[in-house]
Amino acid sequence: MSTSLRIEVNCRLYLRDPQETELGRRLIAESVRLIDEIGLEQFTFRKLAQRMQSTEASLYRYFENKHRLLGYLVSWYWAWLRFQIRFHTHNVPAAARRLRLILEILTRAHRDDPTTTELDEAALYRIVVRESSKAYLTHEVDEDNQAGLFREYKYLVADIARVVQELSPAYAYPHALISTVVEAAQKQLFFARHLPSLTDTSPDATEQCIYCFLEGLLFGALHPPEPA
Amino acid sequence: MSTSLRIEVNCRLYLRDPQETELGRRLIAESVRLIDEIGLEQFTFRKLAQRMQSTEASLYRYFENKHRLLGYLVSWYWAWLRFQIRFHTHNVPAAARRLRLILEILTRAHRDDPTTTELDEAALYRIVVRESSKAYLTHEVDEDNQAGLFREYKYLVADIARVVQELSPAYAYPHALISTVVEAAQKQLFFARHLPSLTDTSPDATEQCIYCFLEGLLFGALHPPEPA
DNA sequence: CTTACATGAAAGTAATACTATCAACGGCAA
DNA sequence: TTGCCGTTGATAGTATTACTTTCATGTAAG
Repeated sequence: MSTSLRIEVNCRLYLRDPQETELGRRLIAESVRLIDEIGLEQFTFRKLAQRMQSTEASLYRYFENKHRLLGYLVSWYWAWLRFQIRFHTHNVPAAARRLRLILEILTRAHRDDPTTTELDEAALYRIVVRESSKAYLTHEVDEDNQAGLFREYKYLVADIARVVQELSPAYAYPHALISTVVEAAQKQLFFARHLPSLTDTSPDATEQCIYCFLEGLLFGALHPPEPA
Repeated sequence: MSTSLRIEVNCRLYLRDPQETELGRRLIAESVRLIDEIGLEQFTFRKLAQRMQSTEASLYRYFENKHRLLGYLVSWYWAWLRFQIRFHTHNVPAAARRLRLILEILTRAHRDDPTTTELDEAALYRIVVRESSKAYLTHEVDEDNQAGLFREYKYLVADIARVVQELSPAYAYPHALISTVVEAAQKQLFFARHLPSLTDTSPDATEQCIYCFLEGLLFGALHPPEPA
């Protein structure tokens, strides 16, 4: 039935793999919609259970708490994005061209994609934009990091940073540059929607504006003005 | 007694101005320390009251909830930073030089400063780094924005963007560039401390590395390579 | 057939996020 | 001095959150 590719995330994010059961898959699909609707702070397993016609206890068998569920969702997204990037750039020889393709994917990653179904991609992307940084901006970062909960994000940054290194081997900050660009892609979209004075996008071409802004940022950093 | 400058923030952030009473000032000072220690999620007014030898009810007379308190603290920080920037750049004619000074302030803003006392600046800066984006990454952004709760941040970005515009009037994304740089200054510091594979800083010169990275980013964007 | 296991149902606990009431104190005004 | 106001403290109370526990039931696999 489901021919969609299987995205794997760190198993320490869940107690039981939600991909393996019908209830688990519904949990994921419905939680994406509910978190998108009411926000992470208002989201509870009780509300999710009610909406799914299931029970709190059942859901707690999949995830320790909602924070881990968030970690799962965003990790899943990073892994999916990484797959998208590999897929769309695997036979592009020029690093500069590959980098531009990646930037395009980063800035319009919320469009629905036929390979993965059952999931509201647009809602998931809104969750990534609004909530993903809360996965690591906690007092427990170091333990969570030790447990490998952020590795999908690290892999993504490392993959893209490698393209930067190929293009500009002398550039000293490839990881910082890419983590900045990835975060900015989300933040600028959020600002465009909610705090427009923090950005400079035209309302009817937000994504293109963000793309152009980030392209200038990225390639500007890699080809600096001659030190006079 | 207190000769320190008075930082004003949007009065809708609080129910009663905490600067005006002894209890209010203790509230601020102690909450900075406690949030820094245990993180925003674990922080409650009950714990703060216990630590201050006061009561929950008294503290709720100053702030509606801990989210507003966070908003107050980070707004205070942005206002303070803006003052620092004005103070240190007010008689520097060259926009490029002013921009570099601002970048320096942004990347070492957590050093203690003699003009403001009573407050643990280093702890406040750690709070800004870890928690500030949670002030606006909520489901209620739009209402909070309507109420003007983010105006200090907007003012700061607008101020710096004006310098960018002076330096490069043709550049199309001054606000996006500055909001990106301001956020990156914090994020890269957080990454350096907790998720070092997302950055490229040497452990003994983190701030300098971040400064150099951001300088390249900022001026690279403003002086793009000639379109061949 | 029975066993293992996933789920549902129900209840319970500790903590959180508040709100309400009232008494005590201190300052100031008549 | 008396009387009032406003701030704080003390106590209690409520609804919700974030879980955990126990047990019954249905179902799928051996």
